[in-house]
Amino acid sequence: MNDKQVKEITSRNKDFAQWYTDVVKKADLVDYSSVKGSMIIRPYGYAIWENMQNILDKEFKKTGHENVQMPMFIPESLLQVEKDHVKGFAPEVAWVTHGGNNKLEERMCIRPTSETLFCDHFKRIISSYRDLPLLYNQWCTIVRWEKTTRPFLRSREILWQEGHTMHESKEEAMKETLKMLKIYEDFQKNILAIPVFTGKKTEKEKFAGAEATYAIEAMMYDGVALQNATSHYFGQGFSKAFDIKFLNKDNKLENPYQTSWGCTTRMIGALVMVHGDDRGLVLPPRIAPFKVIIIPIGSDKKIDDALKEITEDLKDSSITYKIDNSNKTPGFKFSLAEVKGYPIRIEIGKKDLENDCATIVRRDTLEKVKVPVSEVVIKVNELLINIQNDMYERALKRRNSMIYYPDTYDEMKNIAKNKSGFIYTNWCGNESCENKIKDELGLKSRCIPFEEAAPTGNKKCICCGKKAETKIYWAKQY
RNA sequence: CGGAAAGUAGCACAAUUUGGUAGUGCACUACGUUCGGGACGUAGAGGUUGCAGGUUCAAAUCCUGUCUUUCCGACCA
Repeated sequence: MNDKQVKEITSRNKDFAQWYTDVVKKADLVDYSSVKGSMIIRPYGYAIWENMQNILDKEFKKTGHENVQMPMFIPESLLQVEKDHVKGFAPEVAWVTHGGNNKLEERMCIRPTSETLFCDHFKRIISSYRDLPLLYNQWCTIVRWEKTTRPFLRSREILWQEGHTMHESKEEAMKETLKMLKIYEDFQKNILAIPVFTGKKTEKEKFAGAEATYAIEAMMYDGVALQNATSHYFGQGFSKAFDIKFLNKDNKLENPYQTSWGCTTRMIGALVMVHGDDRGLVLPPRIAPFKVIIIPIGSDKKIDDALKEITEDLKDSSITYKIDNSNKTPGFKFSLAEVKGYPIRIEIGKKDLENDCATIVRRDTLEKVKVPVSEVVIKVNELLINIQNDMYERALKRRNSMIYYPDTYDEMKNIAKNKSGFIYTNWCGNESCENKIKDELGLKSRCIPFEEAAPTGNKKCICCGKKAETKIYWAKQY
């Protein structure tokens, strides 16, 4: 391997944080702005987000949701209606205090999330069980005044999607909460090729104002956890606080049951950190803005003809592609294609064309094959499927190899100190143990998985030794 | 928000120690030759040294403040 190829990207194993920063910049996903924590998502990065949007939005619509657009300002009094909610978010909201030169009567925050706005609206439009369920979603930006910021992983201005729904029964709302979580889970696995754990958050980690929070937990290449999506069950907490009522089938006034769920451009960060390598980004075919990059080597009629034939075939198969026609040398173009993570590269040059062939290279393994020009698209279609599957399998294997199952606290301590990854243990369910593990080991609870959550082995809490209630994942997090 | 480091052309850096009016490589533009793993020639363009004050005859250089970035902690999607 030639060292020149990676001269601008720090090695992943040498300095993972720096590697991440290098990749998001060099792959043209993002640029910094002059405001801390407000990043510029460049066309290539935004195209990934657009694909995410398109795929998820279809799923949301399929399950009956409608898109709306709410205001971005929340009057202070509105934010304060639900006590736990304001307590959770007040420390990190941005305030607008002036309109032009005049001080506002009441300051307003820029939405850190829109529960309060939706509730304020729902109160006015819900009066009967016939108005339910109300299934809304919005794509928007929110602001949370984070202290430390990193592109995609933690910014102050966050591009996301937030679903807000109202239901006439607890069962229906809970079903909705889990249904949306499942959509996120499937999306991560099938589209992003990211293996995830889904489960319930602890009381300590749940959303401010929620009765229960469920999350999608992914492991990055370095073993650190990233929460990739959440779905909350609110019960009647907000609807009571906001006095939202509907007349049920028995002609009785009742507060509706509520959910909210969301995911952000952080998922782009996850893509980078799960699949990327020392050469740059590696995108799973199903989310890549361009599935194929074509690199003509030299130019003559034969090359042009082959190029034309291949691009026509790609179009017929609806495979997105890009042609690198710049006057760079082939080596330069190969490296650039690798930094940008196009799943497949097609090289068209005279050497291969003597045998009527083109060279196809997969980004994930860098394997090269020569195939006849007329069969290029058949091969591409086959490879796209293989790449998608292989990327998931590789990520799954790596993740599973970084999960530890200690029986004693000392063992856990040792793992936390020397290894990175997830730690799966019995837990008593008490916040005191959760706090102790956080303080002493630097690990936070990730989630209580839906499956296999019953305590195993001695059935005692890893931390206090008392009777365990459940199994739980612990990890360092981004 | 604490601790450390950095900001000079799009990028990487030099000139800062010892104040004297900004340079190199890559990238960029035009033309030509090239093209299978980061090409070459010729010509050219690009800077009030992050910003704001201060010291000085003179500031990229010294001082103060501020903003931004990176890394490490604490806090959080």
